[in-house]
Amino acid sequence: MEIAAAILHADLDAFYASVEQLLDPSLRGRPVAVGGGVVLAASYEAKAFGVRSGMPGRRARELCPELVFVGGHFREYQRLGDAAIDVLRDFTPLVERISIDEAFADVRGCTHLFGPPAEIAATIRRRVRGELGLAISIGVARTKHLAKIASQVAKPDGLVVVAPDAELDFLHPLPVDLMWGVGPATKARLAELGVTTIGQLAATPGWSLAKLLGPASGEKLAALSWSRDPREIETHRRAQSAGAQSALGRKPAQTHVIRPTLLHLADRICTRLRAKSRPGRTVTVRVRFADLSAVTRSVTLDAPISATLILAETAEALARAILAEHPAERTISLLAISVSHLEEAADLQLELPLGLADEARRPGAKRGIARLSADRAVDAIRRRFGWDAVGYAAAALGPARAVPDAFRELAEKEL
DNA sequence: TCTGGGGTCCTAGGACCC
DNA sequence: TCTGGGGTCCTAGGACCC
Repeated sequence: MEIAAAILHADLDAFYASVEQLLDPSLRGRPVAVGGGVVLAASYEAKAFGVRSGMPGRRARELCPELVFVGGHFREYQRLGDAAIDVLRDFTPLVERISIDEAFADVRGCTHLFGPPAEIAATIRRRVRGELGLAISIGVARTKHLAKIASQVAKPDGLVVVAPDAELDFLHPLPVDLMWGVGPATKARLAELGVTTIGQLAATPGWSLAKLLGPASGEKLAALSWSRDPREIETHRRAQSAGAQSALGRKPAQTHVIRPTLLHLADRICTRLRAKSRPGRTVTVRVRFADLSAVTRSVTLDAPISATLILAETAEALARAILAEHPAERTISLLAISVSHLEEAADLQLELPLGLADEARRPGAKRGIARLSADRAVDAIRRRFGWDAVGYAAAALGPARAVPDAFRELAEKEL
């Protein structure tokens, strides 16, 4: 039996910027960037000038003097992104959401209701355009990898269907960096072997790729280049970690900078962990210095934590250890905390009790119950009166946090 | 030009156990 | 005492994705 091309990859075009052009018709056809100090998203008109997300606003204005900066309607992004994904869900429950503006769908089981996959894709595009006013590109193929590449080829505002008997003809002429997992570094290493297309990659011996990229990565890449992709749609993926970071510009590596910053990051992370009852055992801290080089240090605790002050103290100890090992570095440009090894807490108080003599691995754990209770009180007040009603003085961080919290939340994965 | 913030996965070495 | 092998966990770093 023929295996159908029935995996869809749907991707909203230049999503944030397109929403801004939807909300304000005077922006249509003009180069638009969401953000200010840093570009969070750019319209196609802006991308044509070389404007990219993550770019400093000053640089973007140099490249494109006409560029219009808008602050961003983050609630609208969430609403419209959800609405677009819901259109997919009208056809099948087998939807795997990748981010706010992108999802896979498996329509194998619903063609008897809605017609062939290509027709379903066309209907989805028409509905998203008609009901939401947004362009969404879709790739249709037998595998996730191929569907994803097809949607990239389809952009902007297009539909590309890859028939099962035409997969390699479609795939092999394309540049390697269109493949999932091939970024700038891998692209450069492959270029040293003379490999620039997916077809050339497919023709490269497996041992050669394994030597270049490691056994697992080499094997995966080889399989994908021959369109062997075993991945199924996963409708409910849970997060493996939760983190937060803050770029600081250039700040002295001193307690009055480090402590309030780490406390704020810990507050953001632990609020999420407690809300979903997912405490974590491993704490990783990253310190980036003025030259943008970065060092990480982590510790795995005997029991999972979700109390803000315990995370903050653990993180501070790790940050101090990093700085002690790099005494020449007096200036830092970023601090980050990540919590992994997330567990499913039935509910409360896994912060306790402290084992016999392992205080060193459980900094502050003796005060765990009291702290978790205080946190839960703060959580409750915030639920009623808002985030800023109570908590650990974020004002101490100073005025200019580069990225609004509303924007950060859009990127948070469901715990 | 001196680059934001949320994540995932892989690698390699060492510790430790059987 | 010396030797080999497999498995798991931890840590640090890196590449990649949106």
